[in-house]
Amino acid sequence: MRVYNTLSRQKETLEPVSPGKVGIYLCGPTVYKPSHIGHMVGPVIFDAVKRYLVYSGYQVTWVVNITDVDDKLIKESNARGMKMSELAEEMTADYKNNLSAMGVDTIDAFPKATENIDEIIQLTQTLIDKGFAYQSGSDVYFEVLKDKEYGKLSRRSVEQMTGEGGDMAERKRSPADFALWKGAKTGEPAWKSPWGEGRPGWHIECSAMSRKLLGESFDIHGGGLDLIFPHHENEVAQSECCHGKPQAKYWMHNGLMQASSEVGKLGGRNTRETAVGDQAAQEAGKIGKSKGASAFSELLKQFDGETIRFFLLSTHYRRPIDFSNERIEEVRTGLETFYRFFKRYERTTGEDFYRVPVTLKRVEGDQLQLSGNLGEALKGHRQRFIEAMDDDFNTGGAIGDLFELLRALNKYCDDEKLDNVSSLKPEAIAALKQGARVLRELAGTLGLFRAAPQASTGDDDGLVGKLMELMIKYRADARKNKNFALGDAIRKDLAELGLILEDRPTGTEWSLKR
RNA sequence: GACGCUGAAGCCAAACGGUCAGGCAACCGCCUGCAGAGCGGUUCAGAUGUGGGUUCGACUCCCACCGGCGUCUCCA
Repeated sequence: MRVYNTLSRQKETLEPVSPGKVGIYLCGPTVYKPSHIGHMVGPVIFDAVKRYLVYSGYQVTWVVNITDVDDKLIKESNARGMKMSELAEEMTADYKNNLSAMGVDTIDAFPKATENIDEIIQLTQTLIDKGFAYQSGSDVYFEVLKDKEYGKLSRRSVEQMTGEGGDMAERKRSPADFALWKGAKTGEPAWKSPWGEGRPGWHIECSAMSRKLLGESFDIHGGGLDLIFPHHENEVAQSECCHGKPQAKYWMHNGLMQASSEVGKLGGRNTRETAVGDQAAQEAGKIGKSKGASAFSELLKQFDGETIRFFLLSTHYRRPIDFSNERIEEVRTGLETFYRFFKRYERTTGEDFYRVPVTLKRVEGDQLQLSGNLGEALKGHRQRFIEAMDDDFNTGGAIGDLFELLRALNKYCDDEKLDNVSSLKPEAIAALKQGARVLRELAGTLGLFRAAPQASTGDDDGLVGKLMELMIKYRADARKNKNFALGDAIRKDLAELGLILEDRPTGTEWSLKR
């Protein structure tokens, strides 16, 4: 299995610090505003990473921190006239709700900065004792020049960092130094420390909490590309100066979500046309920079979590993703082909696709007996899927393979005419079931197709369903009498209400247009 | 300026130096009373911005140039 390591800028073979176990630390949100789609990218990717590693036989511990003390939290909670802790609580709940809507439920711990102040103080003190940090007034700064390796992650030299040092420049020995501990001004949330009342700096909590939960050296550290500098650079400096050993073996950074200039993407307009006076193009850029990032909970009203997950995983994690509703809708169209197959599967086998047993371990899947034409095809698809995932978690390539697998299964149903005479073909049904099993095994590693998406039929208590049964019955009578005009009219009128009828050999099915 | 990313069909997009996955869209065919779905095919590649180089062989590696973009102490 190979992983791209930001540290070496290369793919490397995954060799955990302790064999068979993988510790993952992903930088989570600063909880001062509702999360936007950008906050979901990392969790979704690492959810798939964890599932795949577990599938591959590793014992995985995945930690996502919650930064609940910070200048932005202080500012926002003041603006809203509430306590910082209340704001943090509200936004943490929002974040976790969004995660669960996305099916991200493999995170083992959500440590909070404010619950680890002792560890933070201890780590800061050690850095002072070792001469890497100094007190200045009631602040403590990390002295960048003392760390020979500083800049190794972002590949910058200290000399290049010609910043002015921010508001606190005059208290620092060098403008590049950064705060480990900030003395409190009156009215700010504060904790007691050897340097007076204050609060942690931005980066120190990750050093403290990753050590506490995963150890001084762990395997994978993740986050958005935008965190490489300064956050991760500073974090790795603190941790490694403190412990004298590597903090994380592999640094994985995901590409950022970008707001797409939608007009420019539609209808093949030429670039000149879109460049002139196109506001959408002007606003294109990273989501969440400041404006334009609408709350993720709003997006969830338009698309269900699995659709967004599928969208996020359908491209490689290191590549930036253009976000637009059109793009998600396009992806959803493809996703629905899977859902249609699941219904077809139920019609032909009489079994719920979502109850097909999931093969949880790769080694078990390897032992599945697959024979016959379909079996051979399944083997091939399974192998290509695994190859893609083994190569730096290439979920985009893996999903491509899932589509091919899907087509093979549909074709098998067609060729064997399973829609009509499935009961007469037990061997073919058995083969199809194996196919479903492989599909579930593979998709499961991406966290896909674990449960049927919530049908948003509204609050009609099943009344629509009963009505539709009546409509279908009357329409069937009309068609039986060759009154196709009436039959077609019913179908057409229902379609205008967003109700789709599909005639099949086994009868007519209805569904809501999405 | 520094550190990076990127340029492939109408659009999105995967790819250890050797056969350019896959999806969306459109059209055609099979199937169907018709439609939808599914399947097959086409649009769909003078090989991937331009020009060089390395190589038996380059989307892939190197150089230059032309576009697009990100980060540089608020960021996932």
